[in-house]
Amino acid sequence: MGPEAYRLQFFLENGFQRKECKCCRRHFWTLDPERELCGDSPCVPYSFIRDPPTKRSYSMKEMRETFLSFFERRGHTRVRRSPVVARWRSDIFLTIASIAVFQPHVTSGEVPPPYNPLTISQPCIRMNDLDNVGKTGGRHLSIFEMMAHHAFNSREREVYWKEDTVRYHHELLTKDLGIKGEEISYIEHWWEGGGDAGPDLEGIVKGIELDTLVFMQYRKVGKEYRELPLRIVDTGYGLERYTWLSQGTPTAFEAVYGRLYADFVRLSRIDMPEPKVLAESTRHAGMMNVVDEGSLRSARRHVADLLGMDAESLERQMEPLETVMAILDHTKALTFMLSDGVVPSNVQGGYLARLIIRRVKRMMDSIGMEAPLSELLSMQVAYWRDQFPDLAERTDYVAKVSDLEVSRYAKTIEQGKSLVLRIIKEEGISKAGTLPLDKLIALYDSNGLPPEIVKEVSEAQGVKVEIPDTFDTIIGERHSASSPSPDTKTVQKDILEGLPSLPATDLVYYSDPKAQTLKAKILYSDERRIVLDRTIFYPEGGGQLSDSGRITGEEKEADVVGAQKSRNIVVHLVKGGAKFQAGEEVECVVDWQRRMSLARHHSSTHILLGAARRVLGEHVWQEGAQKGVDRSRLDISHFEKVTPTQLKEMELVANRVIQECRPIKTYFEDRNKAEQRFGVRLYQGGVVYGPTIRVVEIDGWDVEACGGIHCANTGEIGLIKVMKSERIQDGVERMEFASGEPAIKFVQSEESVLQEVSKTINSPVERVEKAASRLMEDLSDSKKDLDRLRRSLATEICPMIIAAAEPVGKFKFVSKVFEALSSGDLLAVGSRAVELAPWAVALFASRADGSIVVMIGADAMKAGANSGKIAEAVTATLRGRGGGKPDVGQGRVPPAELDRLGEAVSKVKALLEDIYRKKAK
RNA sequence: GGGCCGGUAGAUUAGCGGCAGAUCACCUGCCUUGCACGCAGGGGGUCGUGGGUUCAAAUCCCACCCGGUCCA
Repeated sequence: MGPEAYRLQFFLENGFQRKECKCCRRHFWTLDPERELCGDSPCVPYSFIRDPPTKRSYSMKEMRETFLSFFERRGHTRVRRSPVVARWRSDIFLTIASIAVFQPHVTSGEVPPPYNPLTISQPCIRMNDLDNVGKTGGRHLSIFEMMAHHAFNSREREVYWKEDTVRYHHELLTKDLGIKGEEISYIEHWWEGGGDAGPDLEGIVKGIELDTLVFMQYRKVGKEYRELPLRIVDTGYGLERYTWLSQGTPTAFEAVYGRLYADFVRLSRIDMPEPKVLAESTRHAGMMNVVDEGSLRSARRHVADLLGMDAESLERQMEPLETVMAILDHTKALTFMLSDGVVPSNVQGGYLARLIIRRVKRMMDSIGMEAPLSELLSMQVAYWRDQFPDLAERTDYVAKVSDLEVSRYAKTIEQGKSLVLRIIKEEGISKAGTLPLDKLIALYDSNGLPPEIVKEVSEAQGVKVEIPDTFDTIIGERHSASSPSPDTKTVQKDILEGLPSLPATDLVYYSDPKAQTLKAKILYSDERRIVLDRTIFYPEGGGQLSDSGRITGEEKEADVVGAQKSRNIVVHLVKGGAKFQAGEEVECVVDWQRRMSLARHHSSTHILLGAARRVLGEHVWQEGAQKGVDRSRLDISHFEKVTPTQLKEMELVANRVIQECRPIKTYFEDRNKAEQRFGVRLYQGGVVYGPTIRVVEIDGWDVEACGGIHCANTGEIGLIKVMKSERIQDGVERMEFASGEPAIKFVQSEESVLQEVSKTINSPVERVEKAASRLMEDLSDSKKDLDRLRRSLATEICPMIIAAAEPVGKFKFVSKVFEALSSGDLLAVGSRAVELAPWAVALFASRADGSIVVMIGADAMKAGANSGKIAEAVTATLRGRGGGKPDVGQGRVPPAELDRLGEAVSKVKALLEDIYRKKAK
């Protein structure tokens, strides 16, 4: 893209000049004719420390309010923040930017934005720079607030674009914040992210990049840029950086965390670095652009030189404080994540929470910070609660879950440590030996044991461990190499493709939910799709399957197998139907039994979710749901395995709600009003767009924003039966249930299973449980009896058998065919026999099943006899198969062949004699 | 979503085609007036579940269930 993309009237009219930075060669716009450098670090150092350019100092709260009200005064509607956990996205787990709140549905144009233009201050979490947090004085944070104003421009409506965006920005900084225009640089930049792209300007003041003004305009397809249907003003103003700038504190942490910073330092009991050391270090920390081992080391060396000290003692002074800052940051991120209802888990978003918890715990250990993690989190809540009141609502949950996670981590580490000891013993690694790298990797990858801990444990045993610098890379490669991650994301074709422009469908299933038939007019029809002017067919959505039924015209008719909605138009998918004429009057009939069953299941889902919240706690969120005709499932978040007792309780409570016949109200409501009354709890099924939302309210029990079809009264459901529950992930429980008739059918089938069992074990249903456990006990007793009998049998008959032994060289050869023993019996007899006679070579067979067992005594084995070989020979002779080890051989032959055992016996004797002959040589 | 590891006595686990073992805990007895004491004996196992391969499966293969863990 050429420079014209950035040549704004605003710049030209206000005396800005376009320059090229002498240091980084980037182009930028400035009011200062003398300026030669872009003004960003590292081209220039931070110059706002102790010298803030704003007219006064702002707290986080004041800065946020200044920003939001500035844009409100300019026609933007203030939108409340979304959770930091992006439940509505399938491609990311965390809200990484303000625009993420509106992706993908709004940005793709599929759904209109709630307000246009709008302004928001959105807490965001990014995990990609975790290692840098604390080391760059606050430029890197895992959690930060992105203040933004967004405008969505379409062909139909132009809101505003580059000119107004930059003008607003400049006005905010100069008029409201009092920054001199000459201090502000606008660097030209090209932005690309998530497949979208466009030009952007970076706002820079006194060495720090404060914000990015992106003009999202293209979609990158291969190497080509295509125009997006919407041109989006996507701005991002860093609240923490603005606040820091206005306070001019040494690091952002003082500005952002205020007294909490001091509290954390006190709790950690670390020694603060000398003031001079601290000042120099933070000044240079800001200059570091990318932090890796090398640049950190060289920055440290540089500062150490300036102070006339060595790098190591500088490191010793600075590192504890940097760790405290990282802990401050990470615990804030955790507080937000957990309050938003994340359940720490081994997959997906929950894993990120677990990752941070373990990281924080390790950092706390490294500086000897002994306070429980949950205490740090409640300090964070106390500090932020006046700005984020919802944080305070979940304090119990946050404390409980973080304690639980910490103890889980401790357990993992404990188990890992003993595993290390076992490996050292097993591998026979002697003192001064080295633990192999593959073991180190396996311990981390499979057992979650950090290499530092392996090292600690091993070296206590005198075994060396070398941790390669590239350890993380090795782990990364192991994972990327093993799976090229097949892109299973099926690009769903738009159901409207190839259709002419049509008016929005009148949704009669909402206005008259009891309508089973409807007269409507055909607007469009082809072999598989029909669009009507109005419809009673509910389209698939919100986890509810679509209706089916039939559309009948004067002469033709078509089976409706499904319906889908896109951009306010319902498309009916039909089968076996001819094309209708546009304008033709048709009659619609909905399969009412199916519809009612779907409605029952959908309402049941809401009831069950309400029950889960009451039984398990307020942290329970819907993680997913699928409503079917015969059965449905509901996934809920919970930090422990749901017990059968809890499940029964939920079922009971849910059915009580049914018996109470509570009314289920559905209505459209202004989004803000609804949120005020019911809170974000509304969005269990994901984010719903638009200024008006449809509310489904089960009187006094559950309220959700939901587009589905529901019963009018809980009594219509009849019965909810939970059929099964499983933990589909750590932290997510899936409940499968049925409502109405399918529920009865399920109970009936369970009942008949029970009846069958009762018949089989010959015990009345009431006593089946006792009878079954009695049966198991009897079985166990019988086994013991059998074993005793075997041993006694063996003891009784063995002396006789031995007595009948036939000497072959030094060996005492015995063979015997039993009538009705099992191979297990033969083994018992055999083992007793060889105990008695160390020179015995015993060959036993059973006529019952043709089992052959060969066993030999200890001396016989020393002499070179081999049971396995003998068993092979015997079974081969008798047309069976077998083999074994030197001490025991087994096999099986057709029982009739045992009549020829004599042949086998002579072969065995020959074998034994052979051994002697060889030995003699 | 993908990868890896594991499931054997109450606990920790060995065995990895051929008689299911060890340690701790438990019970009984002896020794010893009790602070991980010693000795002798004993009880305790659907080897996660279900299929398959095999003369033979705790062991190999497949599916499922349960737990742990890493990556996105």
